[in-house]
Amino acid sequence: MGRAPCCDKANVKKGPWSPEEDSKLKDYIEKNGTGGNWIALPQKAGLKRCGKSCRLRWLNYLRPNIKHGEFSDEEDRIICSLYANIGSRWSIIAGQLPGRTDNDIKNYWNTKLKKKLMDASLMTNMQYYYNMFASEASCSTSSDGSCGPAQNQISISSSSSRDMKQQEMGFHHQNYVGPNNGGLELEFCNVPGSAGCENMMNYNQNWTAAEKGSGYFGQTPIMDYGIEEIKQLISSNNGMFNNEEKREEKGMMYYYY
DNA sequence: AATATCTCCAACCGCATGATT
DNA sequence: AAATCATGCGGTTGGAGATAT
Repeated sequence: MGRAPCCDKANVKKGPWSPEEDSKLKDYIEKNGTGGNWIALPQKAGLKRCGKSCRLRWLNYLRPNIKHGEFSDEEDRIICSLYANIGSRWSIIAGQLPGRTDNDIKNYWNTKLKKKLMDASLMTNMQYYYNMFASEASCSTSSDGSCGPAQNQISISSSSSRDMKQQEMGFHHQNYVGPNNGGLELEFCNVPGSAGCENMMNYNQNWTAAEKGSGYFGQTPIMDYGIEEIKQLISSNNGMFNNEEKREEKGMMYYYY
C-alpha cells in the first residue's frame, strides 16, 4: 500500500505568511534542517501549514542569501540568453543566478523583462513598417510616381492586459524576422535544419533524433544541461550578441532592447 | 477625491517523475 | 507490479499598492 496523506487539507492554513510563522519556520530549519521530509516539518515546527507551502516559503523567501530587488543588466542578459535557448526552465536559469529563485525569475520575466523586450521589438517593428508603409503610400499617391516622405500615421494598439500570454505575444516559436539595429539580441531556433538549430542541438549530444525534430517547434525541448554546458551556452551567446553577420545568415528571430 | 485600471509578486494549483509500500 | 505519496517544477491567480482618469 501507499503512504499516509501528506496533510489534512481542511485544517491547513493558506494565504500569506505572518512574521510569526516565518520566524517559526526559519528557527526550526536553522536548528534542525529540513530533515529531508517537508511533510512532517510543519507539525514539528508548530505550523498549521502544508509541507509544500513550507518548502516554497523557505526556498523563495526565508532561505539565507536570497537576493531581492532589482535585477542587474548582467542578470537580464543571462535570463534572456538562457530563455532563448532552453525556454521556461526557470529552475535551471535560477541555478545560474546565485541568490535568485526560480519563482523570482519567472515573475521578473513575466512582468518586466518580457515587456521590456516586446516594447523594444514593437518600436523596431513600428519603425520598419512605418518606413515600408510610408514609402509605398508615398509612391502610390504621388503623381509622378516618385517616393518621398509620407505623412501617414500608423496606429498600433498594444494590449495592456496583465495576463498577456507568451503565445499571444508571439514571443516564442514564431517565425519572425524583424528589423534590427543593435542592442541585446536573442537567438531563436525556429527553422528546422537551420544553422541556428544545429548549433543549439549540438549543445547536448544526448538528444534523440525525435527530440531534435520536435523541440522548439511547438513545445519546450527536452534537454538536460549540466552546469558546464550552461556556462558554455552563456559564453557562446556572448559571441552571438556581437555578431551582425551571423544574424543575417541564419534567418532567425531576434529581439532587441 | 473617487473610481478604474494596471503592476507586481507571493502563494497556490496541478502535473510529471521518482520513491515507497 | 500496482497503488499511492513526496517532491520539484512551471503555470496561474489573488490581492495590495501604484498610477491614471
